[in-house]
Formats: sequence, structure tokens, C-alpha cells
Amino acid sequence: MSTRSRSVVTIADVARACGVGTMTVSRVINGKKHVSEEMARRVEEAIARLNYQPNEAARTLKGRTSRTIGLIVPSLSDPFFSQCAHAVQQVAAEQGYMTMLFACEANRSVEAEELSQMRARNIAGILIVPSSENSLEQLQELRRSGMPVVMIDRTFAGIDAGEVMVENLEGAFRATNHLIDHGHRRILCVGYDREYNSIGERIEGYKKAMQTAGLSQQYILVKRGVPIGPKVVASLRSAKPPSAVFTLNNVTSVAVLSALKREEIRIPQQLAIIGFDDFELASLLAVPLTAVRQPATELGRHATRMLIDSLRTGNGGERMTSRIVLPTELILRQSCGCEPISRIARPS
Amino acid sequence: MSTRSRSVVTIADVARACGVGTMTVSRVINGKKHVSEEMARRVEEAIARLNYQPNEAARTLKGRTSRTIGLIVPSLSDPFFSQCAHAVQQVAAEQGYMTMLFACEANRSVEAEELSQMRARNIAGILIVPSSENSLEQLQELRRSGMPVVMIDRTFAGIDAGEVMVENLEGAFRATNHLIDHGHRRILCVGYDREYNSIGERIEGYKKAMQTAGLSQQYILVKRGVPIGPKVVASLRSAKPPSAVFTLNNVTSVAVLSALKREEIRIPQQLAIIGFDDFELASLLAVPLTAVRQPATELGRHATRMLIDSLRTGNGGERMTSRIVLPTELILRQSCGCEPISRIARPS
DNA sequence: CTGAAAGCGCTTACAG
DNA sequence: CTGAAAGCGCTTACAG
Repeated sequence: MSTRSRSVVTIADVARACGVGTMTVSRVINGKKHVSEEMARRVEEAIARLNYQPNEAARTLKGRTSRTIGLIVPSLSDPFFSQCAHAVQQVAAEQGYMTMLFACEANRSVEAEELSQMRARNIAGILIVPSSENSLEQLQELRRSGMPVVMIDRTFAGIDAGEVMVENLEGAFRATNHLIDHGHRRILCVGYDREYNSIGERIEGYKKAMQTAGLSQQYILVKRGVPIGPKVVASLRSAKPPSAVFTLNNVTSVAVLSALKREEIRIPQQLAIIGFDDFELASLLAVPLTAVRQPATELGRHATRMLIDSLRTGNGGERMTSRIVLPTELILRQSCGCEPISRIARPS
Repeated sequence: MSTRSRSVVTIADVARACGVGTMTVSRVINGKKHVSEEMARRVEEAIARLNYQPNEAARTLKGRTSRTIGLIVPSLSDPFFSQCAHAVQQVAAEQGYMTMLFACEANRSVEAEELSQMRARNIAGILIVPSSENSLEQLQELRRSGMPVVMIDRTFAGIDAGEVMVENLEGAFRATNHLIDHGHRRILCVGYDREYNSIGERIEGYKKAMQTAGLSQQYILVKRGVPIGPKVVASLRSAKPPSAVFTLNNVTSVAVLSALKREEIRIPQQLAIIGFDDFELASLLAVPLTAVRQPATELGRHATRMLIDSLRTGNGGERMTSRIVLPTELILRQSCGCEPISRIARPS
């Protein structure tokens, strides 16, 4: 009863039960082409009766690639990535693929290690929010061997892979302009991870808006791990204190918001703020946050579809040039200085 | 260059390169017992030089179980589960296991389907936040065939599996008592998913506290999908309006908070609130939320360790009776009526 | 300490 | 439409 024998029933058992060859069973499992109606019925009945389930390891060993895709994200603690991951898993499952999950923690060596695990497991394709230049070479090698790769949210040059991005520049441009429209002249741009092109594009958007308006730019761009809140607070006491701040991602927004709260700085009166990246609780904050919403779910969905498409067409060996860029949306709340939308009078 | 041939180099290639048998290479890969020092060195050098990587599918086909564990959670959108999932993935990776991810969306048929996929993929063991009674039988069948299973956060009776829970009753008891200490007499208990024992225990904790204090209980317990906020608001206009509310999980807390905000009901003056489940932004809310903190990360860590332990000892075939119950913590903020902690004067 | 043989459960050509 | 043979890349006994 407790022998460690899983999947006890094999294709041979089914074949025997029907008095046919294993090939016939295999054909039925894989789309029943060239099998007579009646035969197919008999085999299917036996499969159901014996509760047979094909062993994926065996199929993989022959077919060289498993119906599993790998997903590498920096972290699942960040709601943006977890939402994305959720969408990936959903779409993959719908299409009959399983998802192997990896959270690399933006750790260089971990990402490389994970990539090599992927290869060992005959993963069909890779979805990655790339965090490290170090694993680039390995990624490229995987590509060369024909494994399809799709980069999500940010990309590295030199990798021949599909890309699903967001309109970072446009979103940041609009956000900054909105602040300018509110009359702000000294707008500070704050954030982490400037080495990623997603963040880089947001910075460009900010820059473009400031330049267009003839305003001078101010930045606080630090490395991950450096507490950024105190720096923003300190800038408020400088000779030219900013009257508004544009934060480059949600981690930054939360860090800045925490510091402002701690220092009892009033938003938006003393400092207005717009963040890139919206999140569920943004509207329930002490001062509801105006934010650039990124379609995290759509990002995951599109990327997964792109990957599976290239798996189906089997053109992973060719160049993967697809690129999708999704629009962002500026969600106006109060932290930018906008008034709360007056509620419709409710009938008592 | 672009043939779909991954993992081109096999164990045979390595063996040939060293002029040894494949067995010797296999031994080196798997812990180098009974291999001479020099031989091991030679083989390892060849492995590195050829960039050889053992094919997991082949190993699995022989060994019957892959170094992969399956994780089934209801959703990754809920930060509690995504944090938990993150911890699982981390610990598993440290121990050399990969994580196959499934988000079942509390969908009965999906959970069952996923479970059967697990079997097909020779998964070594299962970590599950169970959502459905429907898949119980299947889980139990998996158990019978020797697959170790650990349930996280909530459990179903009749499944012989490891359990990692949280002190739900105690946490809820303490939270309710705290509200009573603030002078509240009419405390409403609100939530979803009463069918889960985790939620059931929280209800018991509330009940115990109310009974001990000689107070009468009030409940709003609804099915998933039903908007719960409006019901809480409505109760405020009843003959015996509650002066405080205890919410049974974070989804409920957020729903109630949203409704209270919409109706401009002041917290804690008009209605005090304590929620079960803490979250990152709780302290940045309009009124910082007092909450029972669950150690999501610890939950994931312990569960993964428990699973891997039973994989190592190979006692999956025997009964899995381990049970870990982690403590919760009441995080006092302002929504319960407590005063904000006075800040330490900062040197200007 | 080392290796030749057999086989894990499936699928890919190849015949009929 | 159907099946016997061979082999995917590894590991498990079994010999030396």
C-alpha cells in the first residue's frame, strides 16, 4: 500500500488491457490520428478505467522538451511581480503548460544557477524579468540552442528574445507634466535601479517633460538597499527644496511615503507626489496616491502567449523579434494636489 | 546552430572524454562514493569543460521522483499567499529543489486538474493551501501512493498530511479582547470563507472572548464574491449598531476599510477595527490598521522544510503526523483606538 | 574502485 | 489503420 510506486499504471498496462500495441495507445493520447473510431473509444475507456496518466518524464526524454515553462522574477513580495506571475501561471495552465517558478532576488549568481536548472529540466521556454547582466551570456546560450525566451518589464540589449514592455517614457512624461500643470517647478525624481531600461525610460520621460517646460531637473537615484526616504526628507531642507516628487517605482513610493509620514510632512501641501506603479491600497492611504498604473496582469498574459506561440510554431530557433508595448494610465487621486472627486449624493 | 537540441552533451560524452564508463561519471555526479580521488577529479574536469548537465527527465525516469516540489495556492494576488510562496521557493531552491507553481483560484476543478498534473510530472511532494473539499479524495490517493503532502495555513480533516498552521484562535481572542479593553461592547465579526478551519478558529477566538466577557456576538459571514463592505455599513444603521468590528482576513479588512472610507465613517471614533492579517501598507493607511500579524514567510519556510525532511527520510509512505503551529502577534496601531506612539523628538 | 547490461515509460521512424 | 523495434539519458543491481 505504501510502496513508493507512483503512476503505477503505464502505457503498456493500457495496451494490454485493450489487446493492442502501445503505439495505438500513444496515438490516442496524442490526438488520435490514424486510429479507428472504435479503437479510440476502447482505449479511452481503458485509460479512464485504469486511471492512466502518461509519465511526463518519459515523454520529455523522447520529445526533448517538457510542457513546462520557466518563470524567473526578482521577487514575489513585490505585488507588481506577484500579479504578473499569477497571470503567467493562469495563461500557461489554460494552454496546458505548467509553470516552474524562480524568484532570483536580483541575486546574480542565483539567477545564473536557476537558468542552468532550467536547462537540466528540459524546460520548453523561459519567461524572465531580467535582473542581472551576469546571466546574459547564459541566456543567450540558451537562445542559441533554440530555447524561446521572452523578457518581461525590462530588457537587456544583445539578447535575441521576445519583449513585453510598458510605455515607461510616456507614463513618466504624463505624470511629470501633471505635476507641472499643478504649478510645480521644482520636481524631484527619485528611485532605485536606474540600470534597468524600464527605469531609465521613466527617467527619460521625466527629463523630457522638465526640459520641455524649461525646468531644471533634480535627482535622487540610489542603489538598492540604500534608504531613500531620509534623502528625500533632507532635500526638503536644502536651498532649493522640491515642491513635488516623482517616484520611479512602487518600492520607492512606499519608502518615500513612510518617511514623509514619519516626519509629518503634509501631502500634497508641503510636498506633492506621483508614483510610477499603482497598487491596490493606494486609494486607502492617508493621502490617496496618484500613480501611473502598469497593467501587470496584461504584461504577464501577453508574455506568456508570445512564448507559447513561438513554442507552437517551433520558431524558437529563429530570431525572436516580437515586441509588445502596453500603455500605462495615470490614476488621479489626491497626492498630486487634485481634489477628491465629489461623491454623488446618496439617498438617505 | 539552431537545431532544437538542448543539453547536447550527455553522460556518455563525458565518459568517453575521460575514457571511463558512464557509471563512474554517474557516481561522481551523485556524491562520488567509491570513486578514486584522481578519477573524480578527471571526471569533474571533463564535466566542467564540456559544460555537462545531467538531464533531469532521464534521472526522474529511473528514480521515479524528480527533485521538484509542487506548490498549490489559491492566488498570488493576495500578499499573504505570495509572501508564503516566495518563502517556499527560496527554501526549496536552497535545498536543491525546484518549485512548480499552481494558483488554483479556489476553483474546485482546477485544483483537481493540477493535482493530476503533479502526478504526471513525478513531483516529489506537495505543498498545498487547500481550497476545496472536492480534491480531497485525490490528495488522499496521492498520499496513499507515498507522496508526501504538507498543508499550509488551513487543513482538511481526513487527510494524512503534515500541517503548518498559525495560532488562529489565540490571535483572534487577543484581538477581540483588545477591543473589549477599549470599552467596546458591541463588536461585529466579519468575514468570508467560514468553511476553512483557519477562519473557523478565528471565529472561535472571537466567540470565546465575547462569551468570557459576557457579551453577545454579532456576525456578518458571507460567501466569497459577496460585497461585504455595504453590509457592515448597513449594520451601523441597525437598532444595535456595533462600535467595533473584527475582520477575519485581509481581503475582508480591505473591503470594509474601502466601504468605511466611501461612507466617510470615522475610524476609530464611529467604528473601531482590528483585522486578522497584517500587510505592508497597514501603517500608511488613512488610519493605520491594528492587525494580527501572521508570519507568512515562516509559514512557508517551515512547511517546505517539513516536506523536504520527509522526502529525505523517505518516510512519505508512513503516516505524516507532524504539525507546527506558529504564533501570531497583535500589532497595535490606531484603528483600534490606541494613540499613536509619540515620536522621539528628533534633533533639528 | 570500476564497468557492461538491462530497463525506466514513452515516442520516432519504419514496416505492414 | 496498426504494431515491433530501437532508443531518449540516466541509474540500479550485478559482476569483477
